Amino acid sequence: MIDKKQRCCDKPYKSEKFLKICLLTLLYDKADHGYSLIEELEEYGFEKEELSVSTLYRNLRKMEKEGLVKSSWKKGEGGPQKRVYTITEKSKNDLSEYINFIRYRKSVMKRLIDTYEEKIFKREAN
Amino acid sequence: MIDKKQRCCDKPYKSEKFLKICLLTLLYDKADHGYSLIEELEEYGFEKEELSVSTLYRNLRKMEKEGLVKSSWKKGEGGPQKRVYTITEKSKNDLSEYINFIRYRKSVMKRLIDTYEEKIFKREAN
DNA sequence: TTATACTATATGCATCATGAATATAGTTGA
DNA sequence: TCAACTATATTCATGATGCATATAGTATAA
Repeated sequence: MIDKKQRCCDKPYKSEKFLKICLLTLLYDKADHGYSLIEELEEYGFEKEELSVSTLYRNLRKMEKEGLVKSSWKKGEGGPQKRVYTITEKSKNDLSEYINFIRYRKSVMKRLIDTYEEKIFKREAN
Repeated sequence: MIDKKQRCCDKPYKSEKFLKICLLTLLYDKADHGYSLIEELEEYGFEKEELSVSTLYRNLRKMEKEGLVKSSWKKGEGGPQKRVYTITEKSKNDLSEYINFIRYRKSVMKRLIDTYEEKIFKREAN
């Protein structure tokens, strides 16, 4: 049984939690900065309309406060400075549990889809 | 391509949207009242710690305002009155699109899990 | 009969997260 | 010099949440 109270964000249904796990996965094998992460997040459904830049930057700062990531400034190559984030050893170890939580959430979605399809099937049988 | 701006709740990442789709699916083939829905929601990960009663009741009232469901009072059988909710024809028709949205969200979660597993594999290969 | 527990719904309040807008600032090209 | 792009952060209003509380009917045990 998966412990749904696993840390990262207390409330598993908050969009915030999914965003954090996406960010930790992206940062798992490389350091990166906010503006670049915005583009990479699109692959996980965070298009411009779904995620505002302010929310992303705020969540990154919060994740650092919580000890999930660390940051340092990097001189801009033809542009302003970048705050580059690195995953901490702790999150790197905890990430497998966070991913288990995503597996659980995915299975719940499957259950909902299956229930819907059964109901449609029964309706059409009449 | 699935229209992610499909109605029910504007912000697809809000937990609220998933709750609403669960409720519409539960109400698809039967009328039901709030207190009973609380138990049925547990199957979709909404345990007591994940969903407060106030949030559920408030969301149901809001869904009625939005025309997703209708309600009527039913005399209590050994207890107080129950507000019984019924799905509207409109939501019944729209539900297949809402479920498509859940399919999309599920596929995004699969993508995240796959990415994580690839990264773990590469790490272990070194 | 009084108190407690359970069912059932609703609301006030403080808190928290969000988006939009704005501020700041460095660089590049017209 | 002005606009456009990169990059981060903050203010402000709004909106959703949980907790606590209110209300109310029924059942049951002390």
